[in-house]
This record gives sequence, structure tokens and C-alpha cells, in this order.
Amino acid sequence: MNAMEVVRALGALAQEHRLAVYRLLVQAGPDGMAAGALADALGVPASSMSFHLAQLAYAGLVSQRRQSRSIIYTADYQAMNALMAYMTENCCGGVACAPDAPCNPAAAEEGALP
Amino acid sequence: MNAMEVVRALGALAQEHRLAVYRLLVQAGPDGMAAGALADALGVPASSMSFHLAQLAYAGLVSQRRQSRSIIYTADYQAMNALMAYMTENCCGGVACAPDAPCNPAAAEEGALP
DNA sequence: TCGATATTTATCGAATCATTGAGGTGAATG
DNA sequence: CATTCACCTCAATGATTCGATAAATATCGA
Repeated sequence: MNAMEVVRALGALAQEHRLAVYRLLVQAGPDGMAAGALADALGVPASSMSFHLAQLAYAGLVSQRRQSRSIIYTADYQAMNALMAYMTENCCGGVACAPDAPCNPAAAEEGALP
Repeated sequence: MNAMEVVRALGALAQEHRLAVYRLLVQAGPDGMAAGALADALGVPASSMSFHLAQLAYAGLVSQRRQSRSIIYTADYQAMNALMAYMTENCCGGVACAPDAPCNPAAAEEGALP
């Protein structure tokens, strides 16, 4: 995942409705949810929801599949992992992490920080 | 961390320069970096860098401290953790996660997914 | 206090984004 | 085949954001 893709993904999530949709999908798991169900759950007009889902799809954060008349959206967990990995890459230079760093492993070296 | 704060944080990171700055700070660790050094490292005018740093600070992603003439910025690792926690909260409904889900623990139930 | 360095604030044009309604496509049903 | 349902695309509008320049503020050393 390169910088441009990450910026696109973060930009896609930096919006009230899209963040809410994404969280719903993350919680829904591999079964996903239909576009209509999402619009319903969040009280957003269908056309608006379609717009937001398109943005999330363009950013690679969700994927879609057709199921008879409905289109089912699912969160792309690999993309989410890649996103987090990008942001925490080489955290603290790779050694002796800060206490709450996302890469907590090396906080082991006790006393390294005041 | 509530939805509004998360949106603010994601919005702050959804920009080429700010994402780059944040990564530099994450890698720099608790020592942080001076505003000037950041502007220098990324080839961004100092005033622009100041603007972007202000956005990151407003979003709660970085903190600042004065060191003589320089202002040293450091990544706020707790905020980063909270951000990731928010996005993956109750992932897959809490049970039998998808193979690449960010909350991999429950992928243990082998065969739960095709 | 003066000058130099480091950072912030102010301002403005260009670009991007969110929202909404109207109209269009594809799939099931009678 | 025509209708209905679920969803998407398009275009217009109002709001927000980015990048750059120029001016202002804060700190240090002499």
C-alpha cells in the first residue's frame, strides 16, 4: 500500500456517514450488508448512501457482490490491516517503543523512558 | 474517542503532507522532531508545515513542547491506538473473525469460513 | 534593546467534497 | 412482456480545504 492509496483510504473514512457505514460493515463480518439496509440503518437517503459506498469501494475499503436484487457490501479486512501497518511502520525507529505505541512489543526494555 | 474525534483525526491524516509528517513522527518516537526539521525533511514551506502541524495537533494526533527556539512535535500514540480501536471495535460481531480481520484472535474457529 | 532565527497567523484563489432529486439499469415476479 | 424493486449515475449548488505569499509573534545571543 503506497502513500496515495493510504491517503485515499483515510479520506474515504474521514466522513461521518462513511465511517459509520464502515464500522457497521466491520461489525457485520464476512456476511456484509445490503446497500438498502445500510441506508436504512443510518437514516441516509439511498442516493447519498450509494455515493458514499462508491467512495469506500474506490478507496478499496469495501467490496461488493450481487445477491439477486440486492448488492451486498463487505469490509475489506486486508485493506484495513494494510492501512494500520502503513501508519505504524517502523514505529519508534523499531526499537524501545513508547509505552503506548501501536507497536508495543519493544516497550519491554524497561526504564528506556522516564 | 467518539465519532466526531475519529473523523477529525482521519481527516487530519488524509493528506499527503500530514500523513508523511505523522509517519516521520511515529518513526522518530518519543524524542519527536522540530517543526523546522519536518519542513526541511519534506521540502514543504515552513508556513505550510505550521498549518499542517496545527491540524494534526487540533486532531489530537500530535503534541508539542517548546525547546528553546524550536517547537518539538511528537506523535500521540494513545490517540493512534484509540483510532485503531474505534475502527475495529466489535469486529465481525465479536466472534469467528474473517481470516484477515484486524481482530484476528477468533480466526481460530477453523473452517468457519470457506 | 537590536538583529537573527523559528514558528504562527492572515488572506485569497483554485480545487475538491457533500447533498439531493431526477432519471436510468438490471433482476425478479406476475 | 410489463411492472416493481433495489440500486446506480448525473448534474447543480453550497461548503470546506489546500497551497502559497506576506506579515506578525516569540525566543535567543550580543
